[in-house]
Amino acid sequence: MKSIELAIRLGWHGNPTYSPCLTVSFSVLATDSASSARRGCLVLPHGTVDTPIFMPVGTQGSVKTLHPAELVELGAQIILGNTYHLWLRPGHTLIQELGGLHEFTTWRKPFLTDSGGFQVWSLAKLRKISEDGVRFQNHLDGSKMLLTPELSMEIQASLGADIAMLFDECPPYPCDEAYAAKSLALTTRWARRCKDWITAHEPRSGDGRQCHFGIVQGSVYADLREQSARELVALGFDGYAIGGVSVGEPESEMFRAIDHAVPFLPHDKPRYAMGLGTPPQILEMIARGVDLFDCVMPTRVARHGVAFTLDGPLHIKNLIHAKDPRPLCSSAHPHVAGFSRAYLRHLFRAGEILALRLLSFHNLHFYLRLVAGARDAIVAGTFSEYKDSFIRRYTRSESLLPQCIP
RNA sequence: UCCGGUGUAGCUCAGCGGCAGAGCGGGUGACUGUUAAUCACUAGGUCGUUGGUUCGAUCCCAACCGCCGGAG
Repeated sequence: MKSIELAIRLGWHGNPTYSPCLTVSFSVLATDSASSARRGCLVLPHGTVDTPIFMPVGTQGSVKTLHPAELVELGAQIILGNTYHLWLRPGHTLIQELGGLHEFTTWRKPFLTDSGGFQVWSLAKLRKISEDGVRFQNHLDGSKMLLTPELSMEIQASLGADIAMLFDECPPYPCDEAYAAKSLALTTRWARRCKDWITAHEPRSGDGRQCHFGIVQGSVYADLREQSARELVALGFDGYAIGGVSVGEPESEMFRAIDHAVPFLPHDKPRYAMGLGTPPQILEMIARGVDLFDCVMPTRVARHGVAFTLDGPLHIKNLIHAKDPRPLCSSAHPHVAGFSRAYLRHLFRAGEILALRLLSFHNLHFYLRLVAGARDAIVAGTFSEYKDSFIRRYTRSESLLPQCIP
């Protein structure tokens, strides 16, 4: 128990400055007896991450509307950046010249960079997939560019992210089994090329090195998910992600995709569900043994006027809040708790930037408290109760006063 | 007072002798490895008033009322 406490303390305080002495590692500190949930500790070059954790999305090197110091205050331990977007603008070599992503952005805790694989899906109208890689029409100026597994690895290495994702193809939904199999085969060949690049360009092992996570694909097909997981594990990576989820499939399919991959992933490596999810989904995924999450939902819906509460999402722009003097929630972060719902609604209707900032701050606070609560519950042996009571209240349609996580 | 212009959705304005329109604003919803302070849906009308012409008038005509400009 002492080592758990020590690790938790380490994790909570993180590691504010770069320390190349940290040895990259992942430890499972506690497991839940009633589910596959685990409480872990991921040590990365720029700090320690307590898992399960939610990673705010900062595509362009910025978590939209928020200052890095605010992210620290919220308890964020690791954030995302995106290879495709940073490659196009301002360019990875420029970022490298200016000291890497951490120096460039002043976010000095861990960074995870997505490989650009997701843009193969999300920018489908602007791209063409081949064996070599993906030809994109640059959405900024229309010029044609080729992103390959090797280039993605190279870009992520020069950005200096703590965790680099492998370059994959994220198949669309729906997707027939033949295409899913063909897509998976390509993703696996790309994974081998990424591994070759890593072996050739990263002679260092151990301290301060960049981590690499493979990405399980296979759409909704159980055998393909299993195959994908086994092939990636055979290649050997620092962690494993489950990709190709939340691309339009029903939620039940999404959970099945996770269930069909997790059993084939090593217990002693971190697992990452890419692009997920809603608050209840996060807890369901933790119960299934997932350690890392990222999602644009808290920040995007915040900018669109939705605040997360224990009683479900609250649309702050709605007329019902026009004269409501109450705060968003009884235990919101002090930066937000002082504002009435009426004022927040006013800010949105007036188009004030503060509105977007306050709700982004609040929603990330909600997500980070949600996973912090899960971590504590796993250690305390009360995770199932924590999950069930949260979901019961969150999804109850006739809710009374929205409250934050106590 | 005279002359001219103009009255259409909450606002700014299209329109046309034959089913009343847009943008914004209002209301509601969506958003899941961010091309997204975005997108979708929806509710609002005695077309200033009263007459006339016409099979039919928001539209053409007249008077009146309001507003804007010019002259005096």
